[in-house]
Amino acid sequence: METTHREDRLSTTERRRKELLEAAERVVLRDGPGASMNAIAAEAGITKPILYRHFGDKGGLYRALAVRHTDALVDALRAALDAPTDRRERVEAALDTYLAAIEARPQVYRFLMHPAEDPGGDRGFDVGQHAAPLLRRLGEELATVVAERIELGPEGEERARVWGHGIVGMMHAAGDWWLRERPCPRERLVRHLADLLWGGLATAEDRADGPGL
Amino acid sequence: METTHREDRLSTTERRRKELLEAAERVVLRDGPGASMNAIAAEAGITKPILYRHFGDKGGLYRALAVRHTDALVDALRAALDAPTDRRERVEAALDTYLAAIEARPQVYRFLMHPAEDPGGDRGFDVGQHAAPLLRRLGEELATVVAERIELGPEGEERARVWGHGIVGMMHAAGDWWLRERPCPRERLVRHLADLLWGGLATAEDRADGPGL
DNA sequence: ATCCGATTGTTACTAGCGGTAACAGGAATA
DNA sequence: TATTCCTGTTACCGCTAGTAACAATCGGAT
Repeated sequence: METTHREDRLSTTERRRKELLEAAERVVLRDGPGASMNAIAAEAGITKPILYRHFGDKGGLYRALAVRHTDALVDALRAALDAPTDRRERVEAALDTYLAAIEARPQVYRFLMHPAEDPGGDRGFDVGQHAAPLLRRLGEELATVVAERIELGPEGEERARVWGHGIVGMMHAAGDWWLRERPCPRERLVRHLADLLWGGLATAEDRADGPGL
Repeated sequence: METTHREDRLSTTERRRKELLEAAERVVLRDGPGASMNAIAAEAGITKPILYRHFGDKGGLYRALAVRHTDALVDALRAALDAPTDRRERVEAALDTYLAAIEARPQVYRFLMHPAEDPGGDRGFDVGQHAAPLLRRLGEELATVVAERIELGPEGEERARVWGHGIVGMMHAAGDWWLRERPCPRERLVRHLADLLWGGLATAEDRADGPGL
């Protein structure tokens, strides 16, 4: 039958696709971001054109690889933000979730965060929501959560989006720095960041011995 | 005399270096990040090997180009943070300074922020403080300012660095998003970010119509 | 005047990248 | 059996960063 035939074919190509993605992930894990298409093809035991038939271009492979982890991370973050505890605890849980993820797989995280933008710049980029790099997607997700749950008055939508992207950027930059320097355990980083979000900068005292003000 | 001879030589090579940097800046302005060494050499009216004699590799040219703008931006930020006003106003002034800078020259800013990391990864990177990408340098600078001026109790050093990198990341991510979408005038973005730092997330009310909590 | 050394510049090349065209074999369908 | 589709290959293109080797030029020392 045509239907059965088609389904079989689809399933096999999808299985192949999954195998290729797993090979790609292994290479990225080993070589970090900037892993070459040649290396990925070799790891999968095939040659380049097959990769291009499956994913179009390197960006396509990147996107396919990205959605997997991004989806998982976004789910985990949403779960943390849905817990039935007070807001501070939920924020700390979300921060910890993110930091634990990047701590567990720094290579993958670097690959996702610094996707080495295309030199041409005139690419199609037809893929919709998922094409956006992880940071922007996280920012938008957090913005919707904030907008859904918190009353922000007039300009609330706008404020929620600024805050969403701002908080994600804070999380990212602090996590990036922390991963490189490892100056303290994760829980303390989480507490410092939550303190910052809780207005620590506004309420702290001036230093007596410091300059001017 | 030897001395005069040497000084002359230094001054001429330094003048050349400056010319080359200006040509590079023109190309980056025109072509965005990922401008090729060939294009830069052509713009300067010379060929590649000269560029490499002056700057070692592309990273060296990037660094040389980066310190100029970074120094200027850091100076402007320090000036904003040194104003004799209250803390909130100084923070808003700093945010506005940064956002005005990236608004005025988005191409340069993109080049500085997303330096297209070297594929090899095993480079020397002997250059010290200035080699660090702009974001990390800004984070460290802000950390020292915070540590100097604000009393943060025990773990104060650590907390200052976390906050420095976190705030810079927030500024960067929000600015990046804002540059792309332009959802509001700059002053409103500044206010939203300052509100976030002033504990807006902690003090806002839950939404009545929102889910659970 | 002449030679020397350092500096500026060139051409021509390597190795590797992303990406593609053209072709070779195998399995199902008519 | 002949057709068609899919999988896989080799061999290439144009581009990049980076380098080796050679030519020209200019200032100073003999």
